[in-house]
Parts: sequence; structure tokens; C-alpha cells
Amino acid sequence: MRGELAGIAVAPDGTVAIAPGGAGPGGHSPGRIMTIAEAGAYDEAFRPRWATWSQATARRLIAGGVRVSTCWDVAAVHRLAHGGLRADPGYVWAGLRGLPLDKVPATGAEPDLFSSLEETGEPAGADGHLRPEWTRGGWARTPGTVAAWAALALQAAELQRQALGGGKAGDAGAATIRSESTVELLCAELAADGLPVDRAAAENLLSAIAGPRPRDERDAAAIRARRDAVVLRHAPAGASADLRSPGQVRTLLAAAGIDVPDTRAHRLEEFSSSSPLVAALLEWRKAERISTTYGYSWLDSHLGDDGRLRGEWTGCDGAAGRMTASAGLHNMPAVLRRAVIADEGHVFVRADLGQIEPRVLAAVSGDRALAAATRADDMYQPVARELGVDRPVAKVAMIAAMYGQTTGHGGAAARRMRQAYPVAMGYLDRADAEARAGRDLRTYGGRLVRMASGGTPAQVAGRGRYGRNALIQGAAAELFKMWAVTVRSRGQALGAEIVMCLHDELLVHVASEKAEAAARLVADCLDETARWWTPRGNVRFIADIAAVRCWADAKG
DNA sequence: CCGTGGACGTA
DNA sequence: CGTACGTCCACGGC
Repeated sequence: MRGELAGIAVAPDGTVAIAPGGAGPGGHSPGRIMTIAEAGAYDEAFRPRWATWSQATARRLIAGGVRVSTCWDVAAVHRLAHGGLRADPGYVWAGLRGLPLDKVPATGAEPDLFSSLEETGEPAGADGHLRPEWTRGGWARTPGTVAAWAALALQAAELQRQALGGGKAGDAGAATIRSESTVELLCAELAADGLPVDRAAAENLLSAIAGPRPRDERDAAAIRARRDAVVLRHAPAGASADLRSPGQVRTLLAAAGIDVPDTRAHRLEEFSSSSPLVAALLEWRKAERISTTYGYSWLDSHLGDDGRLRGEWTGCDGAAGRMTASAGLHNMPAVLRRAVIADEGHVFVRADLGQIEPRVLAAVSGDRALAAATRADDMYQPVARELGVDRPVAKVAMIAAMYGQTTGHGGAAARRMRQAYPVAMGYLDRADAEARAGRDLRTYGGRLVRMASGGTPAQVAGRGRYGRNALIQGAAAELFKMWAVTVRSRGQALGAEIVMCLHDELLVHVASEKAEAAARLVADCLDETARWWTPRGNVRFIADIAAVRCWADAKG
């Protein structure tokens, strides 16, 4: 039973249906209706791998107080195997049954009073496609339809397993199917639990940066005007501008004798020492960013009374497969980390992967010389020795190779890199060439990266860079997620809760007295993950791990 | 009202 | 030294 696939569906009203698979207790029975609490007890007793249609199942279970251990998320597996974002049940089902994808019934179609639901009780219509009444939500109408939906999730998962040949123990691809699925459970938990943020500390930071909380709309306008005036008093006589309008700012700068094609910060930086106007404008932008995107209204809409900042999480984006988060959780200005404070009697174990991308390159390309360099804590040092250049030069050469530089030709360091690490460079070259040709790519963990074809020379070159980047960034995301779900699972015994995933960084909230054990566990989980990734065991992955009360206290 | 692009924060 | 994402804003077409 343990680890066996079993279907599950949860209706919005909390009705749960499970469809046991395999030959265990209730195996091949027609499915059972139960409450969320009973489903939790079933999970504890049998620990199946729950086949779900999407993260929505976990969200409903969590709302009902139940967290399951593992799953096979049909949508996540579909995105992994086929690329792209679309993974609704009707679309995934059509793909699994070999039905024409352009004939998937639209869920937005006119409701026909659930007629077919009543007539047949069958989710699939005569053409084999799932009926829109079902995919639109009609599956949740009666215990019988919920049960059919759970059985269908199981069937979809089994079809995916047959098609992919994975899901049992074995290669990195099978492990990735499991971790990409289970990360959907983690996402549902991250959304439910939120990030600990101290409201008083956050409001203090905001008032220092953006001014006091406006009493009303007029007060807010006055504060904005005062902030604008600090910049505009440096403007040439008679000239003015709406600082929020890039076009007007450009005209204003031109009047001050500064001609720029756009007004982005990196372009204006060179003028900031000579022009008080530019210096004031750049300062204004920082304060404006905080007060608009991360101001009081941001706190009010996302920070709960329980001191948790909540957003939605997705397990993979549309490109290389990194996690995404809303509510600004992934792009919160670093200064605001000062307000991310662990609960009383708790700490954060903060861990970030070191030099993850070159290490991933060594692993996925199978380059033994580059793998040897990963034995160093700072792998750019052996690389620099090998190339006969200084460390900064070696680092730039490596990064340019991984991402495809647009300026210059790389010089001697780049040529030596080809001699020193031909396998790794060949891997990147192939990715670049395939992407330019418009052929789809696959990451080490098996994620399909869809490529367009044709286009202008500039688009073709951009596609080459995109392709080589996607294989590195994507594989790094897969490693990270495998690490994260391992920490999630092992950390349960310590009461350790992941509260933030930031591409190469984990924040784990845990009782103070468990801090050391949690830090050790996070390190052990990385070693375990690395073994899936480097069957030869010759690539070393490292993490900087520290226990802190406040996110800003970690060095980063 | 809605889509687009500039700008900028994070990795 | 490239890629990706989420968010807010002004702008211009409807």
C-alpha cells in the first residue's frame, strides 16, 4: 500500500472520494466517500501516493486540517513531460488518450443544465473527451461524481506512468516526477502557512522609507507631492514632469542636458554623481517602489492578523520550471527582510545553495574535470588555476558560457575553457544549437522546454541563450525542489516548517531548541538529493546554513 | 475598460 | 552577465 497510487478528489464542500489502487485493503474497490479527517487517517495508515488533478486538492485538504505526505500531481507531471503551462484535466486527458487537442471542449461553453451528468454519470463523452459540465466543476455535485473524478485522477496518473516509464525507484527522471508532484503539496502549505512577518517592525521600516501611514486619500496625495518636490526642485527653471511617467522624465532630463534612450537606473547611474537631479530621482524611485508595491496597502492585503504574509505559490513557471509566488514574496526588497522575524521561541534555519549553476552544469553534462572542481568550497578557484587566469576572470568566463554573452567574444579565458571542460561546453553548445534550430529541449530531470522556430537573426540568437539558460536554470530548479520536498518530509519530525522558497534559498521555521537538529537535517537532505543527481557521486553541492531570528541577520 | 511596455525588485 | 518572474504605473486604443 505504501507508495502505491490511489486517486483522491475533494469537493468544495469537503466531500472526499478516494479510489484505492493496487491490491491492498479496498484495492480495486469502487472507491469510498469520506470526510477530510477520515482521509487524513487513511493517509497515516496506508501512506499511498495520492493521484490528484492539481494543487487544488491539497488546498482543500489543508483547509480541512489534513496534510498528506506524497502525491502524483497530474498537472505537474503533464507540465514536466510536455512543457508549457496548460494542464487542465480536459487537456491532459485528451493528450493521454491521443485525442485531438484542438477539440477539447471549452469549459466556458454554455452550461446545459448538467444534462449529461444526470443522464450517464460518465465523465467522458462519446468523442472520448471529458465533458465540459464535469471539467467546469460539475464533478463535485454528488458523492458519485466526486468518486468518479477521483477514479479518473488515478487513471490519468497511471496512464502518465505508463507513458513515462517512471514513478518507481530508479533514475533521476522518476525522482523528478515525484518531487515535482510533491512540491505542489509544499506550495499549498506555503500558501496556507505564510511567511512570519512582524507587523510593527514592518510598519516602522515603511514609515522610515515611505513616510507615515496616510490617514486618507488627500493625505496620501500630499505625501506623494512632498516626495516629488524633493526631486523637482533640482529641475531646470520652468521644467517639470510627472515622475511616474518615463516619457516625461526623459524629456525633463533632456532639458537638464542629459540625453538618454530610456531612464532605467543602470543607464542613469553614471550621471548620479554629477547631477543632483538624477541622484534625487534614483532615490525617489526606491522610495516610490516601496510605497506603491510594498507599502501599507501591501501589508494590509497580504499580512494576516496572525503575522503571516500569504501569497499563492506555483510549483513551476512556464519556462524552465522554477517556483513562482505572488504577493511580492519573491521580489520583496531586501531591506524589508528586517521585518521577517521568527515567532517567539522559534528561529529560521536559512540555507542557500552555493554556486548552484556551475555545479549543476558539472552534474548534468557529466564533465569529470568540472566535477573535480566542485570538490572545492569555492569552485572558481580551481577553475581559475586550470585556465591560468584570475578568479574574477574565470567566473565571468564560466557565466558567459552558461548564459551566452552578447558582447565581445570572451577572449583567451573562453578558449581555454573549451580545452579544459570540453564535455560541459559541448553540452551548452548543443543546447544552443538545438534551440536556435527551433527544436525542443529537455532538462536533466526530464522537463520539456518548448522552443519556437524561425524568426529574425536576433530572435534566433536570443533563443540560443534562452535554451542554454533553460537547461541550467531548469536543472537547478529541479535539484532545489527535490531538496525542498526532502526537507519538508524529514522536517516533520522536528516540527520544522518551510516558510520560503527563493530559487536557491530555503527558510525553515522551527522551535529554537530544534535549530541545530534542523540545520543538520537540511544539510543531510542536500547530500541525499545530490546522490540522486550524481550517480557517480563526483559532484559536490554545498549550502550555507545558519540559524537566525531575523531573515536579515543571515549574511546571504 | 483593457492590453502594452517601462521600470525595478528578487534569484 | 544572461534568463525568468510579479507588480505597479502611464499611455493609447477601444
